[in-house]
Amino acid sequence: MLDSRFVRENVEEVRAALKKRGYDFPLQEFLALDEKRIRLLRETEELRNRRNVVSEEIGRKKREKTDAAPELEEMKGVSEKIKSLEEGLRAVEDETKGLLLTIPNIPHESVPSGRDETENIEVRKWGEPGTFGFEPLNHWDIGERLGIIDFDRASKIAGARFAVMKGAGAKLERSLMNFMLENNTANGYTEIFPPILVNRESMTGTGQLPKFEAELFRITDPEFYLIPTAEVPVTNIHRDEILKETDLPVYYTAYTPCFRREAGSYGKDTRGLIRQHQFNKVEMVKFVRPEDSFEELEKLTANAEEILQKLGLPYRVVALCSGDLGFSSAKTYDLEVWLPGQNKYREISSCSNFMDFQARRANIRFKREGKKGTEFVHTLNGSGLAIGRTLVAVLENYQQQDGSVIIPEALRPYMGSERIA
RNA sequence: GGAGAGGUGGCUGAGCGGUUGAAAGCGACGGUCUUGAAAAUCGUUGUGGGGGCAACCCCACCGUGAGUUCGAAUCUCACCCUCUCCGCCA
Repeated sequence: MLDSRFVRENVEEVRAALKKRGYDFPLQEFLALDEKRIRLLRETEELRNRRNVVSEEIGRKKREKTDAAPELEEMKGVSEKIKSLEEGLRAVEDETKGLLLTIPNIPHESVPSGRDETENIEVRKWGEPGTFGFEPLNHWDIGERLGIIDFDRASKIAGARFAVMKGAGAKLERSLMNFMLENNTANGYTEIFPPILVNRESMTGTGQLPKFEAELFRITDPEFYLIPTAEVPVTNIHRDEILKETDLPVYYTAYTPCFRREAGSYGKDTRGLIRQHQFNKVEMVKFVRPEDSFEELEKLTANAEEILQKLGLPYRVVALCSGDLGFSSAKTYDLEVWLPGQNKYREISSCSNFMDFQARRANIRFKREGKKGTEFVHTLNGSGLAIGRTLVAVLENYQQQDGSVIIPEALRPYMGSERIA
């Protein structure tokens, strides 16, 4: 959420910045609401002040046994008047907040301008796509051939966009999860295992709601949302809290299943593990001081890259352009891993700095040593990494001509074997 | 699911419907004392919003929302959450 005062005082800059995203800021609507809000607020406060003053006067007269009839007469109906003013005020405030909640974050100045993903900028590349003496297979062919991924049974059990992992496939999934968590905790992240059903407030705090309801699984009675990423519960750990400056930075890492409707992606990645309704992911989340957040984004991205490097998977880092930026993000790097089966780089991690956008929504603040008042923290998060897609990358990059798959060095202690055959 | 208890400031914990934004204690910060520290002692110590060049003034907030009242932390109702016991259960 943007700061309404900041928006009010910098309308043109805000509009220009959001235009870079292709977002048309409803300037007139906002300013009209804001003006109305201030007017109602002053009127309400004035009347409340009158009520307080006179009520106190009545109290004193009653104690002194003097006649308070004139004051009581004056106060007749004042409460009603205040009530209706308050109602109007709240309606305007709700409307303003509702509007602000649907406005995306302002892209950071370092974000390249662009319309869509075709205008993202490659920042760096690591590793060389391997050469095969044969036509490399898709991971679903590898997986089915090895009997470690079963899509047919999954569709019987649940439906499309689900998978059953079996034997070495299931173990590989678990090995990746453990490997990633241990790598992240070694980098100073505290391990978290959060709820994966959350309430509306949490979804609003990180920005999924109110705008992206259609992308979420929801259960009713009682109402809960299934998390689309661990970012949601983990960031909301500190919702409505004031942290001490000395607590910062806070680093968390969490493994969770993630659930996404994938509405509107019919026909995209229909085969294989790339796009599932349920997938596993290890996430990293940071709470930092505002002046540190961009340096922290670089470190966060490096932490995610480290995992790919240790697995020996070729990848590239892409800076998302303004038009491709997620709703809540001020700046995002995507990590794209090389997939020989598809002969292209595919997203495997997304590392973002949200600055104070989520912190304002979720009311996560901190207090500086010896300074009055509070400030919003900056929040960041990044996948470290999407486990299913990493498994895909391992299968495709380490496949052998004989159909077997070599286990990367770093995973062998977890797998207890060198090869899936 | 059944029965009961409770939700007040960073924490503990008071609070006859009328200077209670809220006693007291702890903690924290500052001063005095001390070679230094401790102890002692004095003082300060919530958040958000509106106004003012400023000193400062005003409004709101005692789980949430309604209600009663000139006036609610205090009374009424609903809801939420936490805890205890019973039942059920991975």
